[in-house]
Amino acid sequence: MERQDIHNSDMPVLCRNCEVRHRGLCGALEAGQLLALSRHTQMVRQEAGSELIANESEVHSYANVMRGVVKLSKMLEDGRQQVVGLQFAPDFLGRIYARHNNLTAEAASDVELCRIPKTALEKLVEEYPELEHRLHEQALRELDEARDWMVTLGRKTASEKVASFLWLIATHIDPVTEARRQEGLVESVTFDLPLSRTDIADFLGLTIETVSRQLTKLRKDGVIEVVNNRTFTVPDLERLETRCG
Amino acid sequence: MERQDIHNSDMPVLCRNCEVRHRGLCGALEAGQLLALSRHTQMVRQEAGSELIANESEVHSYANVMRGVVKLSKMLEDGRQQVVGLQFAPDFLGRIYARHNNLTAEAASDVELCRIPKTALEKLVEEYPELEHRLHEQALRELDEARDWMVTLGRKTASEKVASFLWLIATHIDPVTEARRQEGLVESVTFDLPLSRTDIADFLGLTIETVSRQLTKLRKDGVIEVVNNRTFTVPDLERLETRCG
DNA sequence: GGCCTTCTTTGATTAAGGTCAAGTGCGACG
DNA sequence: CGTCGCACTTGACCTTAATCAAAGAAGGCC
Repeated sequence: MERQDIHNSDMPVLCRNCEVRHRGLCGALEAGQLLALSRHTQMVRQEAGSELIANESEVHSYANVMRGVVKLSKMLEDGRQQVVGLQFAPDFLGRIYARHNNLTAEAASDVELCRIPKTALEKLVEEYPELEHRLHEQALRELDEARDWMVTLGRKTASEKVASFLWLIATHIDPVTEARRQEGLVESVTFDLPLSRTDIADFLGLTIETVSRQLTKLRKDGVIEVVNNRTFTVPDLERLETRCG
Repeated sequence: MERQDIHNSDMPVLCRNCEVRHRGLCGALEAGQLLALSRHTQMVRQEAGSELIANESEVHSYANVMRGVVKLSKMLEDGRQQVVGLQFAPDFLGRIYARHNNLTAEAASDVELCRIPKTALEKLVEEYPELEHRLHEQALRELDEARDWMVTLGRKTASEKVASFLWLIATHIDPVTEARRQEGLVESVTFDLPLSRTDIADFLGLTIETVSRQLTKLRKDGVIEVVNNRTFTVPDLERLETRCG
C-alpha cells in the first residue's frame, strides 16, 4: 500500500520518518539492510476491535506495532478468557518460526502496523543475525513481563491488581512521558485506557464488577481522578505504585 | 570438576555420554563446536533445596539442566511468593544478556547442571549464530508456557489449578514416558512430585490448605491414587486432563 | 524404638471476590 | 431532541478459597 520504490536514497522513504526505527527491530539495521527489509513491508491501519491474529490460524505474516495497543489473549474451551499480554510500539507482533498461532491478537485501540510476510522476514533473519538477536531480546523481555504478571495474577489482591494495571498503562502508553518520569521529572499523568472494563477484568483475572468497584475505591481514595470512563489522571504516581503491592 | 581434556577424539568425552546433547542447546553444534563449548563447561550436582540463582545477583554463569527439576520464583516485598516456572532437562537456565538476575532459581529436586561462564557462552553465541537460534527458540517456548500458565492463574478454579499442575508434572517429568503417551501408548503414570505443598501452592496462587483439600478431592474421585505424600499414580490421564478446565 | 521437628491433612469460621439484578450515563442514530 | 443500546456502576447476596486452629503422618536423630 504505502510501499515505496527507492532509487537514489540511502534509506527507504518509508523508514526515514518512522518513529520506531531506532527502537524496534529495525534499530538493528544499516541503511542497506533497512532497504532490503522495507522492500517487503507494508504499513496498515486497523481500527480498535479488529482481530489481527486468529488463534490456531496459520502464520502468514509478522508485524511491528507502530502506534496503538495490541491485546494478546487466550481462551479456555468454555469461553473463559485471559489476556496474556499487551503490546505497544515498537513491539514485534507474531510468534516467529511457529506454523500456527497459539493466541489471539486484537487491536485494543486503533493501531498502525508495519507488516512483513513470514518468508520474507525469515529469510532476512537468516541473512542478518542481528535481526534474530533483536527478536530474541524482545522474546526475553516479554518473558520477563509475563512472569511479572504471573505474580500479579497469582498473588495480588483485587485492589492491587487494578492498581498494577493502571501502573502498567501509565508507564507504557507514552514512551516520551515515561522517559521523563524515569528521570524524576513527572509525577502526574493523564492517559486513555486502551481497554474496556471487560478486557481489564480478563487481564487481571477478575470480573468487571470487581474492577469497577476497585476503580471507585481508588477514586474515592484520591489515587486516581476519573476524567471520563476511559481517561484517568494519576496525580501522584508514587502513590499509585504503593498500591501495587 | 569433570572437565575433560580431549586429544584425539572428535567429540568431548563429557558430551559423548550426555543424555541431553541431542535435545538442548548442544543439539545445535557439530563435534568441533561442541569441543569449543565443552572446554568451558563443568558438571555440577546440587541437592534439593539449594539456591541456584539468587534474585538481584549479578549474572556470572549459565547452565543447562541435565537432570532434575528447577523452580523459578519471584517474591513481593511483603514475602508473598509466586513460582513463575519449572525447568526440566534439557532446559537452559539463566537469563542471557542480562546483567542481573530478576528471579530466584532453586533446585526443586536433586539436580545436575552443566555450567558455563557468562563470558564464555556469550562469546560462543557470537561465533555460532545457531546457538542464539536455539536460545531464542527456548525463550519463545518458555514464553508460550508462561502465557498458558497465566490462563491457569487468572481463570481456573482451585480444583482445575491442582489438576493442571499434576498434568504438567505428569507430562514433563519423564521425556520417555511422555513421548510414548503422545503416541497413545500410555494412559497411566506414576511419578514423584518435585515440589512440596508450599511450592505447589505458590505455583498455583493458592494456599497449602486449598491444595491439600483439592488433592483429597481428586483422590476421592479416583482421578489420582496417592502412593505417598510425594508420589502419585494417575490411572487415566485423559480423566485428569478433563479436570484441567 | 521413641522423640522431636516439619510437613500435611482436616475442620470451623471468615472474608474476598463472584453472581445476580437494577440502575445510571453516554454516544449513536433516527 | 428523544430513545435505543451498550458500557459501566452500584447494591444485595452467595460461593469459593483464605484464615485460624488443631490433629495426624512422615522423616531425622539420638
